[in-house]
Amino acid sequence: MYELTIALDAKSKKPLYEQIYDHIKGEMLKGRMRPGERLPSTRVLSRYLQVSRSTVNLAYEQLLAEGYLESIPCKGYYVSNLELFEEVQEQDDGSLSKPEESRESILYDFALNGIDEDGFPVNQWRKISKKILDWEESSLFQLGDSAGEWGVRDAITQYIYRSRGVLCSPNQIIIGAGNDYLLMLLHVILKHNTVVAMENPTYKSAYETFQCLGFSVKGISMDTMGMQVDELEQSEASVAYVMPSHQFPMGYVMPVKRRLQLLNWAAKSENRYIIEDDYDSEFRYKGKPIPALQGLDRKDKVIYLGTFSKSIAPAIRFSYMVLPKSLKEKWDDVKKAFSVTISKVDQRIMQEFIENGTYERHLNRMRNRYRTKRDLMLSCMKKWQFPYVITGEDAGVHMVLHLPGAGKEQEIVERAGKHKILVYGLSNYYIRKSQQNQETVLLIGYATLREADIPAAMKMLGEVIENKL
Amino acid sequence: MYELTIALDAKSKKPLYEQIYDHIKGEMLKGRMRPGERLPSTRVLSRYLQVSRSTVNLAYEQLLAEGYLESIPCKGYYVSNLELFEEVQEQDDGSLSKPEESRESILYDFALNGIDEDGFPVNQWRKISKKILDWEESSLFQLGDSAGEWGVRDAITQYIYRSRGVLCSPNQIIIGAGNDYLLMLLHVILKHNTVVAMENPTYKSAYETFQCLGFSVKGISMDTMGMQVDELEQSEASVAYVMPSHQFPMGYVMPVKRRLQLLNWAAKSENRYIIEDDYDSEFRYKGKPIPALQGLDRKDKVIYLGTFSKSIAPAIRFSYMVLPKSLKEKWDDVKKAFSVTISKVDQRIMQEFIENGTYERHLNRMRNRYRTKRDLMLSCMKKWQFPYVITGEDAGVHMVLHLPGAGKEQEIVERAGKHKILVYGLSNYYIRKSQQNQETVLLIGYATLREADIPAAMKMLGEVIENKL
DNA sequence: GGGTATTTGTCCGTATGTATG
DNA sequence: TCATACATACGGACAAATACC
Repeated sequence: MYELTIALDAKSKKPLYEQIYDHIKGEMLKGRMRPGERLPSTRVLSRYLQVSRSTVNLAYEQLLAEGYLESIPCKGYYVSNLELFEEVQEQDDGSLSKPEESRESILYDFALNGIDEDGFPVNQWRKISKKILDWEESSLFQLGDSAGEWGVRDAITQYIYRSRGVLCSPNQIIIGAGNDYLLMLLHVILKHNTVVAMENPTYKSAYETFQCLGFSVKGISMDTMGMQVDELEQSEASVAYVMPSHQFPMGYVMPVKRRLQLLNWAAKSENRYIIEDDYDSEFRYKGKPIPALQGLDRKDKVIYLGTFSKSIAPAIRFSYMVLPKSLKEKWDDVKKAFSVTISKVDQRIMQEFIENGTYERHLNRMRNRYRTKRDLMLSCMKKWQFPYVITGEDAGVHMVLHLPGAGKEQEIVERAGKHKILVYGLSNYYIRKSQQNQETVLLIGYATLREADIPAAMKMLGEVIENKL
Repeated sequence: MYELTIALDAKSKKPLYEQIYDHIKGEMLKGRMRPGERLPSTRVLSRYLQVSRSTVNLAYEQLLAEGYLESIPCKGYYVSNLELFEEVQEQDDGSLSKPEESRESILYDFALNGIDEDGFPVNQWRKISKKILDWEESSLFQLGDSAGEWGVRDAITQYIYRSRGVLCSPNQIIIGAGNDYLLMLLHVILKHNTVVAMENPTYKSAYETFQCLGFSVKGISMDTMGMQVDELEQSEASVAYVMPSHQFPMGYVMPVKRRLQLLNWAAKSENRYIIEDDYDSEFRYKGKPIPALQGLDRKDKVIYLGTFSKSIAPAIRFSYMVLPKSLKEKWDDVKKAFSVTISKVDQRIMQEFIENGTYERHLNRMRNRYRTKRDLMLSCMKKWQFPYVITGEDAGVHMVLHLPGAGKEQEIVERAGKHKILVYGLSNYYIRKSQQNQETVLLIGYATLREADIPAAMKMLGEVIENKL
């Protein structure tokens, strides 16, 4: 049932039916039409090309006579199965063929940003999805608010208030397909040439996004409480991007004292803002919950970022941003130029997911799952005979492994690679190499590792570190 | 089953159970917990807050005693149904309540960018959607390629080759949630400070997107063949944004001659590019199809933009962009900073939709639907007794109505508004008012109008124009 | 799962322009 | 000049297969 765009020239000496005939034959010889493929019906093609049906008929008849096509009455015309086509397959630079999966056989991957493979709540998702598609009327299919539908924004508002102490109105919420997209919007809202301060080391992907967008980025040193506000004060940065709930990659939780210092910093100038990426706040295994920075803010200074991609599935593109009221006004100025990046169906599914409690139940399940893995990992390490220090193990889905006296980071990572183990060094996450760590520090994630594999994986990792394998 | 984020202070003089009690009571009085809602179980909450279960128990018991809570053994604690809560609903600035639907009773809307209400192929979409969710394994739920999954990109490649003569490899395709998002990416790829030339009048929403992104935009005059290349040559623009298949709002189809002139212009400098927005190319009722500009391009100069949002449903956010090979390389440099904005499920649905021919069948149905409305509209106008000229009626979902001798555009639009008819004047679509049209020109869309309403709507429109109502 | 509307290849009659005798 | 034949292009009618509800 394909349409074929054929540039027909009525004035040409070549008759119309022959132009059609030539074009189709050419396509077949170039391998662009595969054996068995159905051609458009004479009616459809004739209407499309604005010619008579018999003109198309004539072309088809001829191809039929020559054996290029086969006709099945009342069904359609099909491309014949001639071997000839196989040989002429387009091969110019191989760019048309699917790239090979470069899935070399990795044994264990201590990935930092994956999620538990079986973690996706397939059945619930499917159920809600079907319900939405069955019940919802056609209003689903008209473009809605640029910030997202009111319903899902309301659901998110209530959810983040309950679970994170974020206080806002649904009007301050903008949803979008991924944090990077929301940062793009932020770039537009904050206008250009903004200097952003980031913790160093930091989430490299956000750093790259800022860079590509044309922000200028300053790395600020950290202590165990998080970004050092003194250094921040010294820099010309007007926006500070922080992860108070679980800093990536260090795993520090920012204590209330530092949070208040940060808020004070922001309050000192009108155009200062804090971007709070509430990274991995869903997964916390020890210590009392600290409400989000946003909830402490009295001066309308915090831009809050959250996502469902990490807690549900990365392939579900769904993030949200809470704007302070002052920026909300700027958003209203530009919102007409952008439209929401999440389909209405997905918005409705997510709304339902949150409202009927499935989401929180899912979070509880995942938290237990991750906690089990974390505990297992920690107990496995107790068997190690060499000195090590663990930090950042009380939240998120990875921990930080300090290795005083062990070899160089890069060497350990490479040794691990040789044994088909993927493990990640801290160095990669520094913004400027000069500020880099001198220690040997590995980041070991357990999100994607299977529970059953952890003992063996940790044993091997220990041996790799000791270089005893 | 909610999580309650409560900032507990162990050092406070107030006992822990009282802090919990106060917080919950406060929440209820603020109307944030609604009657009948279930509270977290004592076990869950105690684990979450890292306190003993009896502490939570104590707090709950007290609330129970005071009648705020009800307890159902073996089920949980529930918020009591006290009328008191209703009255204290958060009302600060009304910003928490859902905004009223400002759907004043419009009689007829000659909207330009809507789609036929019944046009969405609900059943097919649902069917495919269920199939995907039932069959697909968990790989659906891992983050994929930033440009989109190879499968859809391949399907799109084949589709646009067949139907539009666009020749490319799937590697040149980037999918994204809406044209505006793709323009954002383009802004990153093209680097900053690019001058963009647009047809004048043009698609205002794209204009605003360019502006917000920080492009500087030049409006270039048009004749009936489209953008005037002489004027383009004079401007410093390095990128030309055009809609050759059906210019919005004028409805012109750019003839081959002008297309070649444009390509020549682009070929003259290395950093010149043409953005071809293949607007409304799906809907063409007369005249032979002209392949896309991209297909004529031999110098790697055309960035091709297409979307499914217009042809399927605006709430489905799905657009695609074909990069010339030179820009593809720049994309490879920045792609790590951005992730795809369309969920994998939606990508798979769309792939299936295209591959099994449902999409093209859907297009045929829509085209017939729109054609019927168009013909009806044209025949209705024959009854008009005043002079008028129609242009741009052979494609898209609107036509251009020139009204020599009629009153001022603005007045007609306002008169129509008084009779609850929405009709749109051409003037709104000019970039600079100075270059504006002197004529009285209305744009009348038929996408959202119901067929049965068209005769009455056209009769009224005629009377409004003549000011005889 | 069964009934109906639509789509399909096929067949056929017609119109127009051109070349031939 | 006229008659004939042929190539090209157009569109209606029919029965079977298919899609849709």
